[in-house]
Amino acid sequence: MDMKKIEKKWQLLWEKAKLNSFDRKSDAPKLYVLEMFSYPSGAKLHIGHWYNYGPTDSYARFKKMQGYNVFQPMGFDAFGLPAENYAIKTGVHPKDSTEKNIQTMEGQLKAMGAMFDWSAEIKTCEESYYKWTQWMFLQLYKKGLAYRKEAPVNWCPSCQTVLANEQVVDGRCERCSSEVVRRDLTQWFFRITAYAEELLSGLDRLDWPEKTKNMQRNWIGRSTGCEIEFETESGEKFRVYTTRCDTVFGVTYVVLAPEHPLARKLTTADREAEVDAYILSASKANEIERLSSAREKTGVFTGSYAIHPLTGKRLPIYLADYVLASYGTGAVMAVPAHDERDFAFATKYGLPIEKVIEKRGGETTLPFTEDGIVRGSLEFDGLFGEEARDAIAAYISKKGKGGKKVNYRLRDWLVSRQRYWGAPIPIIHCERCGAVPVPEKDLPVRLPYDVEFRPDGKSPLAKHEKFMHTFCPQCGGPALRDPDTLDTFVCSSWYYLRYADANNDRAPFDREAVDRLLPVDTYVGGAEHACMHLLYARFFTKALRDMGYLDFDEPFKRLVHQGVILGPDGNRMSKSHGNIVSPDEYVNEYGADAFRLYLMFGFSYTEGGPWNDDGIKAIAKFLDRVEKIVLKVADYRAAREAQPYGQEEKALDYARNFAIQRVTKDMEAFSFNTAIARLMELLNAISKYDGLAQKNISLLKATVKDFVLLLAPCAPHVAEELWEKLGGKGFVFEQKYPVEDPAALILDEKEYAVQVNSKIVCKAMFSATAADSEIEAAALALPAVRERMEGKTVKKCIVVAGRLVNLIVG
RNA sequence: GCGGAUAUGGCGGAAUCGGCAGACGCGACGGAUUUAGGAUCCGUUGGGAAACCGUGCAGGUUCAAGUCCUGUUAUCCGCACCA
Repeated sequence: MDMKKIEKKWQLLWEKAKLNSFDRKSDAPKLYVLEMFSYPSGAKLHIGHWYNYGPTDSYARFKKMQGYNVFQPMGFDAFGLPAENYAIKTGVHPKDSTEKNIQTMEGQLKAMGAMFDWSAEIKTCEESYYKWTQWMFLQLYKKGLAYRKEAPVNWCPSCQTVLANEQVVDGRCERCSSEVVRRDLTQWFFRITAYAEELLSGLDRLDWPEKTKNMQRNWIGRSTGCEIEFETESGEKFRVYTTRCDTVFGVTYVVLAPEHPLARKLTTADREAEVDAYILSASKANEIERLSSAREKTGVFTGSYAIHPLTGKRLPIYLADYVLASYGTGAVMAVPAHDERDFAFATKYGLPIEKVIEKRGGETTLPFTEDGIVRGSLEFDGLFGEEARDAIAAYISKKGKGGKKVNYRLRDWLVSRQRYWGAPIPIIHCERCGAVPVPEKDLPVRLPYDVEFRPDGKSPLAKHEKFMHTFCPQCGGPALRDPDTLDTFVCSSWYYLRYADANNDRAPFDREAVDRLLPVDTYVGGAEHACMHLLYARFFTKALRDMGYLDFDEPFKRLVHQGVILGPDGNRMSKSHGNIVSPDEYVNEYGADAFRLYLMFGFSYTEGGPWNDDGIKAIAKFLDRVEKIVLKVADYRAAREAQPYGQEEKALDYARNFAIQRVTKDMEAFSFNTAIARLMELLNAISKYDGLAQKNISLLKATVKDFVLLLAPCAPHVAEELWEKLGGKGFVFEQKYPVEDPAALILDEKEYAVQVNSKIVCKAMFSATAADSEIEAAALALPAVRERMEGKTVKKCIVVAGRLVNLIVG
């Protein structure tokens, strides 16, 4: 088969027949199958793209043949750092390199033969898209979900930009591995924390990998504890957050984060120099140092004291950077006897350690951090764990000193980026009116082309006079634009909605169009997005719902993560390993179908694994066999006379229906490797039957026809060609996916494993309709059983229908 | 440290509810065809001479365990001073 030729041929015919497009007029149930869109940082599709898109397209085609009206769009996540970094290195403008990459990738994606609905294509870097990304920002702003504040941010000195927490890996920049430092900047945030509770509880109802849901749960990090108010001797009030209020009588000092608003205020004159030095050094400490839990705790005494709200005891107030300003209240009560960190700190600085919890039925060695029996705590003595916490929290609350409180580790999402290649933030800063949103009618705020994007610590746009200078929409006075761009994750937080109405120029999408297609039924992409894209997209959906633009709570009903294809050496593919396998040469040599089929067959889809050349040769051989046998059977003259139907025919029909049943199940479950294995079995059965002298031509032809239909989603071009050769009407993808005939799957006899005392002694065929007692009797009559029965009686007999019979004798 | 996952032949990987471990394929071996090689086709292929032994390791439950329970090791992934 000339693969090149037939690929071109069918791709053209499919396009002409609009076979790949969602049918907006159809009454068939919709099915939105979505792959995470491509990031055009490299010039070409890599194996990862293929592995994501190829098998998933087979799933989509399978569903289409099952009668669903499938929508499978594709687009490009085109803004972002890599294009800009590439530009800085080579001088090629990000717009030019991105557009060129997209063009190449579009060609390659089309050559895959996937049924992407290109009429809904989107590119996030185009005005027609980012106009609405900016619109999203304005809606969030209106809703109070976008706000500005000065905050310590992760700053990459090499990329010269702020990074989201998620983009910091081991204290280093995810992209360039430079050490990340902290820096104070005024930045835009999205209030994702407002949805913390719903983002957490919503997970329970999602058909997502458990692992991913758990990662989101941990990331959101709900914790139930207690806030307690302390007052200083000078009358200042501050609160601490604790999950262990049962240890409150063991507090011997309190600690504020160095960034705490009261830090300097509480510092006494004699301590000022030391405290200032400490605050400065803490702000300089880079993430690596701060993150290391093995690092020795440091801190400084402020000179002030707080009053214990329950005992009135005098407690020294320290600053220490083991307390995080951004979590809880930025202050903690220290209980060295029952917290490892406090214990280490107290030991180092010679602070008192007071035991107030005892281990139940055992020796208490400090620090003792498990639940235990409360001691030395007034009327609460004797209470245990949760019971003690409830009682003490109630007491604190009654005294007006705080009470139970839920906290989340999730932080608000920092979306400002001091970079060029992104959607400009649609805000105008006016000296008189402050931050003023750009009126919607003025969108988009265009990203200028002629910009100096080489980094110098400032936003590239800040240096573009024409861009920056504008007028305040409120007072009309001269004003400046916000020089920052939006994190690219903002663009990808709503693209699945835009697909539904990609060419709308009056709104981001039509409510009706979205209602028709959303939510996404099956979403397929890499697991690396668990706590970023997948969380942000959920947040957007919920926020848009609350603004009345949508009517559903979750964007992605079912989520599947494909695994990672490693290099042949078992390492992740990378330039430095020199183990990159390019799809192109294989697609050239074996064809797009063989390449896709190998990806489906050679790996467990969600696991991935090392690439292996031999596997693809085996698949090419399989396709050759398929072609040969299909063409051979197609040439048989249809029989006029009655056809034989005996054991052999029954076996073939069984194989055929068994394959239909199993392939259907496996395709649904993304278990592509076993689906292909079942196809191979059916091919073997067909081939074996074809070798017989006497055969039932009608049955053989019908079986081959079903085979081609089953194969079609996995090898679309080959199947379409064979379908034509078989004389099939229309496209193979207009056919109904075969449905098994249950009658053909009922066998007269089944093979049983016969066990005596749980050891297999032989195998035997028993009637499928036989009662347990009949099987027991038949088993007892077997020579292999009788041999082992001499002088013994059956004590128990276990029959597992269709599988085994186990005789317990003694 | 916390959370999650994985561990099965020479290799990739299969095994519904606990029910014949190793489907399917690769590789290897043998045969047919061929001057030869390649390609193709047909067999055999977990180990062991056998009894038997075999799903990381040690126990346990069960008529029966890759699957359930307890402990343990290794690898991978995520989080990491979150009070």
